[in-house]
Amino acid sequence: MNIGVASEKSGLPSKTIRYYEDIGLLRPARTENGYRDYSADDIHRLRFLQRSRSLGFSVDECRQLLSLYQDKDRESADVKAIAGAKLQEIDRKIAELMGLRGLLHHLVEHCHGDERPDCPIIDELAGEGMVQ
Amino acid sequence: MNIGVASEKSGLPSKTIRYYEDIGLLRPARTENGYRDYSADDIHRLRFLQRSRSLGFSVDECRQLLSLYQDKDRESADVKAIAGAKLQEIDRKIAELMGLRGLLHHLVEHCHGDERPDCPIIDELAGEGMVQ
DNA sequence: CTTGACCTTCCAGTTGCTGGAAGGTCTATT
DNA sequence: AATAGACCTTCCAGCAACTGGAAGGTCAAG
Repeated sequence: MNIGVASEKSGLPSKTIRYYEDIGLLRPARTENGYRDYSADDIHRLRFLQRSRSLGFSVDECRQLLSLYQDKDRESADVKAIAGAKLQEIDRKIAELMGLRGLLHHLVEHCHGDERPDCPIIDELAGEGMVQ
Repeated sequence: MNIGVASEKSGLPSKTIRYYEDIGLLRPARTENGYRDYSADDIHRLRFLQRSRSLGFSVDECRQLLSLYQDKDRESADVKAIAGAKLQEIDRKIAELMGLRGLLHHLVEHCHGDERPDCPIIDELAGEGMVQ
């Protein structure tokens, strides 16, 4: 499968896919003419990368997540530890997104401008509510 | 409030806070000695930025979100349209995080290595389930 | 009045892409 | 068979969003 198709299927620009190869995130086969040739498994990795990057994980974190996804020996303690940490991080991100969602929703639905500075919901969501 | 305290309260490095000022995301007061002086409202903005950046929004998107948060005239149609689009985006991100969470959880809890290639849940989550 | 922890600006480097040039390959049509 | 257009290749430069470090000013404590 050529890079154009891989791009379409993964939602990542071809440029980005080549870049991910440069930094060692995947290693597609090559056809005789030198074109990259992506397998179904490569597409899975690319989709995985697309998702985790768009959710605010760094490339290095994605590398970790990807290795979890691909690791054949998922029983080892350190792999489980990494996965556990990532799960916590994901839960935190979900909670923060819900907070952000609530804030935005409230702004649109219930606040009409000038009352903002004193709105208790905004204070809670944008303010000290989640300080460590 | 000095930048160090602002950094602690917002969860952003001082460097990043100065950078956000450079690109016009906030404009803290200055004390006589030239030090930046952050108000409680500045801290709110910084926390808001910290959250939305960590959730995968670009700085420009954060600028939009911030302007929604600060807009005194939230009744206007275009502001509502932007907010609506952002809400959809947030919902999509939440759904993707849940998917990622399920995938990771499943990997840790139920898969023990070699069965991976055929695991139906992984196929669903990492695979075609969410194409476009 | 000096030490250490702050703060300032400025400039250079890193990460993660992104665009463009220069050129090869493939498929279809003339 | 040739030529057009849409692919693909590598390489190099630039942008976005920080991040680190130098050089120097400020401030509170001992």
